[in-house]
Amino acid sequence: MNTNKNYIFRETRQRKRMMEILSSTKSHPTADWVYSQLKEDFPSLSLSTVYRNLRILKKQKRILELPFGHTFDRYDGNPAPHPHFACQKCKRVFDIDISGLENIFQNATRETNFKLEGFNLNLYGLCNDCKNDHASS
Amino acid sequence: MNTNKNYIFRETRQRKRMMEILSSTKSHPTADWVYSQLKEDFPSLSLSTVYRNLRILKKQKRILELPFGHTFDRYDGNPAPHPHFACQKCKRVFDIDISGLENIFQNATRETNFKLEGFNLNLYGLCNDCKNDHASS
DNA sequence: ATAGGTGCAAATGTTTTGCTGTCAA
DNA sequence: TTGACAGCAAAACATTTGCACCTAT
Repeated sequence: MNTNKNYIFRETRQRKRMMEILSSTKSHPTADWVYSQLKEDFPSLSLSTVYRNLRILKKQKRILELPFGHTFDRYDGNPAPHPHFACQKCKRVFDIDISGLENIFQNATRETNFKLEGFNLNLYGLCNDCKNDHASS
Repeated sequence: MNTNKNYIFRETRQRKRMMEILSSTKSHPTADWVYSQLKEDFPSLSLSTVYRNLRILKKQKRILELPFGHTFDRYDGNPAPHPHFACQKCKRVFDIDISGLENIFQNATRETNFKLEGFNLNLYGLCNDCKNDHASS
């Protein structure tokens, strides 16, 4: 991918459909899942096309990449940084709302003198569905 | 690695030295860096031994794994969860202190009903040294 | 027409696994 | 003595790259 600022992105059929898929789900899909979805419309689709476009959409700030290092990156149709909760049992990832987070960050940056450009905050544990379910595992 | 709870860990020379290395640095090293350090004492050391022991030390809760998905996992000799700041320029990772974070998490778990077991919070931006340095890059 | 994009195959970089011999308890 | 562990090589896994052809603009 070109890193030139004046690079002109094209809206190919694949990329257009891909953005639709990403926007229409809250499931924080993996690259592989996006691939399998997109493959339905483009049978000859290549995985590298998916990765290439994920990077481009991220660069365009149309999507957000969530680094969950333990497994692999996941992507979010919503480009605004926000905290997530990952259930360790069912593996789902939820958007959560933590009020007052901005103030806390402001305090932190004031104390450290760092220039804060973003964050990623991932909580983990057991979700509502799983925390009372002692049946499996 | 055995997942049996009654698994008896041995304190091999390699693992002992590795824990010393991890405890005595604040640099949030990569697996590869640990390998290169440990290799000085064990010339025939294998990378898989490092990974195996990182996983074991993590399982023993003697170290903490920091998932920085964009690059690769990093490890910390301090097992208590705490926020980090990653400088996008010099690539260093700092421990930071954000007061009031616990309260915020308590609010979040009360609202969501999730069972919170941990978190990882990584801020990123420019550190003190880099934010005023427009010379390079 | 041109330059960005696609599909394919091969490469990359990190982490894991199978196996055989070894050493800590 | 015995079973957890070391070292080695190969595999696994997500992701990236080189290249020739294709297509959006």
